[in-house]
Amino acid sequence: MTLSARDTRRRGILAAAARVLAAREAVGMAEVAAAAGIARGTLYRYFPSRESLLRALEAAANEEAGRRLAEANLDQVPVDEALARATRALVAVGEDFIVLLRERRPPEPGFAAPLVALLERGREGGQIRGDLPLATLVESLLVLIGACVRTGRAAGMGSEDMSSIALGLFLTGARPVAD
Amino acid sequence: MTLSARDTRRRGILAAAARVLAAREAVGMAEVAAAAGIARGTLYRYFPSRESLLRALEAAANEEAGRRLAEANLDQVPVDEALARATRALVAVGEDFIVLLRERRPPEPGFAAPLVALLERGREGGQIRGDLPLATLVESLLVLIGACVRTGRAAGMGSEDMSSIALGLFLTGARPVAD
Amino acid sequence: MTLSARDTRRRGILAAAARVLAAREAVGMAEVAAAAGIARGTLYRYFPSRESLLRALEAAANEEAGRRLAEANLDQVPVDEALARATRALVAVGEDFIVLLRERRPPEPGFAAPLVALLERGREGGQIRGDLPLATLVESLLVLIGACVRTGRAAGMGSEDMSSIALGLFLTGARPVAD
Amino acid sequence: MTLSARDTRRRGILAAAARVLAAREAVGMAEVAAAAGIARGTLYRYFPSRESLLRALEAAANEEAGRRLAEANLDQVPVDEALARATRALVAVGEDFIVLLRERRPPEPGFAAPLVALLERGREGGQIRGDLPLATLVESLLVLIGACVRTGRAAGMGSEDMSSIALGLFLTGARPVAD
DNA sequence: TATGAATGAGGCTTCATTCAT
DNA sequence: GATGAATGAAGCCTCATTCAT
Repeated sequence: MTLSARDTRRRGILAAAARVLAAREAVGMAEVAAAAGIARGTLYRYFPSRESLLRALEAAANEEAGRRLAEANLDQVPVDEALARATRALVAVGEDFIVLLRERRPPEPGFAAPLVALLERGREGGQIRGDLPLATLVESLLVLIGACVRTGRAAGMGSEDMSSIALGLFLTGARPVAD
Repeated sequence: MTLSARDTRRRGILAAAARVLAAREAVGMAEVAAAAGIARGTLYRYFPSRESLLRALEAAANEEAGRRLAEANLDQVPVDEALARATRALVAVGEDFIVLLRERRPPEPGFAAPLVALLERGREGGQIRGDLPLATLVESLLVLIGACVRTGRAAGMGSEDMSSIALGLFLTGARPVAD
Repeated sequence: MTLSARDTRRRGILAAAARVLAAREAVGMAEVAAAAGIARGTLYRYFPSRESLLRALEAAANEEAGRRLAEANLDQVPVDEALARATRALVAVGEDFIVLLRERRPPEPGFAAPLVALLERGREGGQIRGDLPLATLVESLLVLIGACVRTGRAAGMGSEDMSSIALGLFLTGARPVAD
Repeated sequence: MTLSARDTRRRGILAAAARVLAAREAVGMAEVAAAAGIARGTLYRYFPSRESLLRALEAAANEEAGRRLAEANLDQVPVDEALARATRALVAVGEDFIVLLRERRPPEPGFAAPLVALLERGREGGQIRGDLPLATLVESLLVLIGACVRTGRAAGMGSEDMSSIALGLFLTGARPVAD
């Protein structure tokens, strides 16, 4: 169950890739390699193509989010609590999530399906507006999380704050909370 | 006051460019030219570089939004009405806006400043939550509009609906409206 | 025997072309047209290709030099006098000659043959060194004329001076003249 | 003090580039790469732009000529001997010199300044005609060397012969040597 | 006929990928 | 296994040439 040195390095590369790709798009393999502190050729020993690097990034994000969502038993807790857990899970994925949001392309990344199911349940249960297309709701939650992570990170905010703000904006919007 | 044939074509090219660039990023000049029904060389007669094409797209979006926002006298109507007008203005910009949202780079496109001012006024007047960073609010409104335009367009929705949904999500979130 | 308006304009274009091509190489058809004060399309009405423009320039230079050389009866005067006449002829061609010198490519332009014959006659008659390759002699005379035209023109020198300097350098070199 | 493999190859590329550029102008990077026996992309590893290749060629020629001229102590030997040394230095630069002569552009390549100084000294000392513009003298020497290298090379001549012929033509011209 | 727009082949350059050390 | 060089496909751009007005 311990990680090999290779796996450790692989994770380091993915983290470096997420870091540079989150900041700017159009980042070449050379820059990814430089950010990871290795040579270009070595990068290809770990990820035989750019495509495979992006897929690994997606897989890592999915795995991370999936693990957290699975641990969270989304479908066994009330919708509001499940939404909070899902949001925290996606925020926790951090930079990988920012990259995924930009590089998204069909087929939809794995985190979409549980969200669709969850929001549908919310609509049926009356916790979520039923007059909006489901796709719009999902998309809105995702981009709000992205917006909060990006601006929150720039403001030195912590994960808990980002999650809470994102969920609050999604559920009740920017109106002041009636107390 | 009539448009020259050149201007007409120029607009057609910009529209075609917005269309393909909104759908996918990493679109080459060849594909833009093909989408506009012209040869690659011709595209360069109108926009001497890729950079200039993107800047023209930004300028067109800014002009369109700016014109509408100016007509709307944002700072002379109540915050809620002003937000509605601003949202409609950005939705009306349509595909150009989607492209801008993705290609955004410093300095911020021109539509940012009026929004910042408007939201700040909203915070001071108590119509907008004061406990969130202003940047997060602006970013949230922008990405929500983007999300509604993208998904709404795919669902065959009209501009008025998109605007109203985006504004509703931004202001009061995805909770069902208490009647 | 009068020139048509078309021929007049044709000559103007050639003169403009020689002017810009003498100053810099790598001049495009657009710049030639601009220098001639006409549109690009019009330039192609007179010279259907860049190649044909260059050939016309060569032909004009050849014609000009050839006419003068023919009038001069090179092979019926002493070698020294013939060399002087030939030099004056090439200098008189002026900017066209500079262009030809640069754009030269096989087959040799028409002014080469008479010069070869003349210098050969000079070698046989003892007026020209017999210990140098003929090609070197021809080339030297040509490039000396070019050098004198270029630098002389920059110094505001007249044709007679350029010719005399070029011929002097070719025949007796840069040593001070023993008086 | 030994050269790295990279430097060796770099020199090979420069030599190949000088070879093809000396023969014809308007040679593309593809042809340069082919002449050097490498792929186009590889050429760009060594010279990141066409401009940098030409500058490297100029630098190589300047370095070669400069080293030889410096070793020759031009200003510490009589003018005639100095001219002979300078001529041999430029001839030794060979094809690079031919290319420089054609691609010359401001600022003047480094070999111009020492020649100007040398010829000026010659004029003051009475070994060089004082009635010609200095620029004409410099230009004449340069183009004569170019002419002798081009035609001499085609005739299978050696460097010593080319140098001696060029210098003889420059100093005493094409008249037979009075013995 | 003169013009300016349209075209597309070709040049320069970058970058993902492969190879030899 | 790690490295840096080599490769070539593809992108951006220019320019000679053709076309429509």
